[in-house]
Amino acid sequence: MTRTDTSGWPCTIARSADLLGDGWVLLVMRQACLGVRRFEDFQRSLGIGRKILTIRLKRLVDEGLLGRVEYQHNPVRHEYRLTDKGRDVYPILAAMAAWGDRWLTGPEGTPLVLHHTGCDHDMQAVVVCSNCAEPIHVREMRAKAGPGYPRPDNDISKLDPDDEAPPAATSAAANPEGKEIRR
Amino acid sequence: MTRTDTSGWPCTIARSADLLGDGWVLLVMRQACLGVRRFEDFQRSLGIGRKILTIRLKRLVDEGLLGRVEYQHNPVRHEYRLTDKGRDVYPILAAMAAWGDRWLTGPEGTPLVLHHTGCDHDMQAVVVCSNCAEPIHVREMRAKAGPGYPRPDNDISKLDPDDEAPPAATSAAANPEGKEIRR
DNA sequence: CCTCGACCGTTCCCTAAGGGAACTGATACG
DNA sequence: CGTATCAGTTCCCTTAGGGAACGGTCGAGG
Repeated sequence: MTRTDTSGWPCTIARSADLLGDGWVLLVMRQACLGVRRFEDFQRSLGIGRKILTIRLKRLVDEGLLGRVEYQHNPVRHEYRLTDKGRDVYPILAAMAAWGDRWLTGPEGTPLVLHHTGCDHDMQAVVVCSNCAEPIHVREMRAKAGPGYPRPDNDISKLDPDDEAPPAATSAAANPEGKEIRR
Repeated sequence: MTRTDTSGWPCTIARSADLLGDGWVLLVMRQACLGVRRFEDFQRSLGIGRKILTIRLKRLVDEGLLGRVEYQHNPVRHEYRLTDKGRDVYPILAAMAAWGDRWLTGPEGTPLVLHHTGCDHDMQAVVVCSNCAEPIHVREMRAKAGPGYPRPDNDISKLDPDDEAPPAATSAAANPEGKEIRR
């Protein structure tokens, strides 16, 4: 079946989603961020099937999110350590955790609280604009073709995702020119 | 096979991952954020199988990320609109896009540039601490049990995910007390 | 020497999910 | 009437996921 490969699409989200759009990958990365390194520990702490874990770890190593380093000879054994690339997915996980706290948590409160040792406070992750440092919101964002976009002059700014829009709103949204461009 | 249900684990990331750890869900949400609302448009723009799309949309409606609103009688037709909960996943997508730009992009540059209409600048998403507003980094984060955690006194602060650590480092990491707690 | 346990996978079997494409149904248009 | 639009369904086949058992290498213990 080979789950459709979106990694080649001219969209960074599609490319990231190709790798991070997998529950086990997310969980494995979370464990790695918590300090887990060994096969057995990943397996036990997640309850993931050993076969699946093997495949996921291999993938993550191939993609460069984890490094496979020998920590013992006789017998040779390896452990999986975060690379810079892998460490950098933490903010995504933190953003997901924050979203989960807001929308998936019952009255009992969040099961996990994140603590930032930098400022020594409990915190939530907030996604902000690199320019003005304000939290970002869909309605204030547009996407436009960047330097790496196949057809340079293809503007694909977004439509209004407002749900107050009148019925029978504009359709054909994402693909104005019908050019079969998969984004 | 019913992909292991992680939504009940006492971890917000696991819960979020249960929903967002799916490539198509991510892509569908991205399209929704771009303004796509109709079945046909999701299908064509993503090249997703109609069956899969049906299932994903239903899931997203059930979970409350999308609303299914009638936009026409005769015949009755519905479109899918972002709810507040759904709109709030955009920061996660933006964080993924930023990560992809940093790590998945070749010399040709990013295919898509995000523009923030709030400050009228092209930007990248940055994930910061809600308290000190500094960008967050794995090594400065600890996780501790929150009010919603099953066994209140179970501290699960993380180990050192440093890759410079000595070989034969502490194992058993995530589950210090061997309590079979799946996080 | 033999056994046991730790550790890291691999193999086997079965079911369910994904992909492709055709088909249904209601309506509007010319 | 024939065609087009839109939103799903259904069918068939391949592949990925889950569960559990098996393999291989080594050190420690009796």
